[in-house]
Amino acid sequence: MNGATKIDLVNAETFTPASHPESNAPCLNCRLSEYCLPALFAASSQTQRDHLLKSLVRQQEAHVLKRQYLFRQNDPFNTLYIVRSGAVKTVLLDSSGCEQITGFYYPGDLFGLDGINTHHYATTSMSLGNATVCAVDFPKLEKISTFVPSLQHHVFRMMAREIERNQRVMSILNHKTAEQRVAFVLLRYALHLRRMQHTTQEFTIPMSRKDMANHLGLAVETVSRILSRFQRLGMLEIRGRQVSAMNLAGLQEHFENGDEHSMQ
Amino acid sequence: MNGATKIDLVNAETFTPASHPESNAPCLNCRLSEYCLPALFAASSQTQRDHLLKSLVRQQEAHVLKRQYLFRQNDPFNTLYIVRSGAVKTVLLDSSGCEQITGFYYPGDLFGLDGINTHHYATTSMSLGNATVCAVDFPKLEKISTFVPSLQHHVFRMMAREIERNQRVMSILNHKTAEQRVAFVLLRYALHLRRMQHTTQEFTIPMSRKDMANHLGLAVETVSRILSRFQRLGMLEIRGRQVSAMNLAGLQEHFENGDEHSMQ
DNA sequence: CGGGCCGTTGACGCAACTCAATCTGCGTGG
DNA sequence: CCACGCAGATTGAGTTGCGTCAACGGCCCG
Repeated sequence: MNGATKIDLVNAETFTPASHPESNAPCLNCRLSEYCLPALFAASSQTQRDHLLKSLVRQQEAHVLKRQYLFRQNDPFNTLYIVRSGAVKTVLLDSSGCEQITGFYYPGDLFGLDGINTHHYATTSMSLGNATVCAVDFPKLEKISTFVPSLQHHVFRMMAREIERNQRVMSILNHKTAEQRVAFVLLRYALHLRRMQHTTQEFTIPMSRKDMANHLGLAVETVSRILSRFQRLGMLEIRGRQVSAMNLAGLQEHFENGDEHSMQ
Repeated sequence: MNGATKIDLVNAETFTPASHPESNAPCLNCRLSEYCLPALFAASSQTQRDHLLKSLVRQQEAHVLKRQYLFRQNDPFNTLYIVRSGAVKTVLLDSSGCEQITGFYYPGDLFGLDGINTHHYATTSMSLGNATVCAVDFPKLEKISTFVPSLQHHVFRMMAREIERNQRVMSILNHKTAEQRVAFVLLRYALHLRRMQHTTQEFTIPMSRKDMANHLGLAVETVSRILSRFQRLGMLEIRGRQVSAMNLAGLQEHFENGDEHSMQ
């Protein structure tokens, strides 16, 4: 397998709008930059863009309460969602009654794509705490995509991004230790905050220990112990969901190499 | 999480062409039924369909030798592949040099989708033994998709299928025992054979123990031990890669419930 | 015939799970 | 306002599933 370029598993939120430079403009509504749908239409005229957007976006901003369902597994699918604020989890329930959190979605992230194939959602989505989302009418998105090729391309890319993301998670679950997994979730969230121009020195993680554990395939106790250990090592301060003084570089190093030494 | 319909993790190769009944016709070239790209054009006229196909498919049938690369991680992306015969694996290489097999692809399966986002493949793909594939020109596929809506929809669905598949694997890696994981790979392959109208009473698995172990996040020895155990339990006969007398229902039961009792 | 790869089997150790006890914070109702 | 209950989080003790290490057999190929 020599010759292939290696990939950075956490820091690989690769969305380089190189081939569509015009879509790089940050969205005026939500400053979610490239991720947000509206930004896509920079190429079209302003009025055409506004018209398309209006028909595409069901609710420009919908508030979702704490721990509220957006859709449930097997509900008929016809809308995609973009997180505006807060965070959302998607959960897969299998035939033996076992639940698996397949992903956490943060502002700018698109979710609900898993419903496209069967026309029914493959997962249940639930907000973690309060959140706001915007809802995109998928049938219309498909229709408009046929005459706005850059939009079609964008949707393809968003889906491929989701595939890449899941592949990375798969790799982490298979080959990384519990410590590295926990570091992964923390890092992904912190890096997300940084991309969104927020401070990473003081923040609140949106998910419970239980959710984190479930997503990472660990026991709650293990997550708790590891967070305490990180604290003892001076990687961060954490009280409940309040994180401060996080050593990003240190954690990243730890994620990569598992820190063979000095982890007792 | 009550109210959601549970999903069968192995047997969920859901591709119901309900909304596009015309695309249900089996492909005349390869009898891969709904999965194959050509079948898609059933709606168009025969001549138009042939014309489109000709420009879309780079090689109607390309032979790939044993253990040969189709593309490598970070190669520039411009073609998708469909397996015609044999099998293919895709491998993700991360920054710490760790390899993860992200999927096995069997006849009719589409792979290479992970390159769409960055315009570079996110994984390396390699044939397991000899195989034949057909290569689809993605830029042309995108172009044609804009004026053949059913094709656009098909591509969306294929991508969503990949997302669903990865979510299921994620769930299995997190919550299933080593035995259930091995059962999963065996079942997925056997069910694939059945869909393709082959016998499931006598067949050869395409991957080595090492590949299976890597994909499932297990040690080779564990896979070996579990296969021996399955044999002792009369679930199947296996010598090398030759499988016979496999008890599909039994394995499925075992996959679901881990068979609390009688597994020593 | 010898070296390499693949697969199998056994002995042993450890990372992470399970069980159980305790603590904290928070909402609810008396 | 405090008491209570409950869910979330922490910590310790004991257990275990699976990884690691090591030895060995079969098979292919040079």
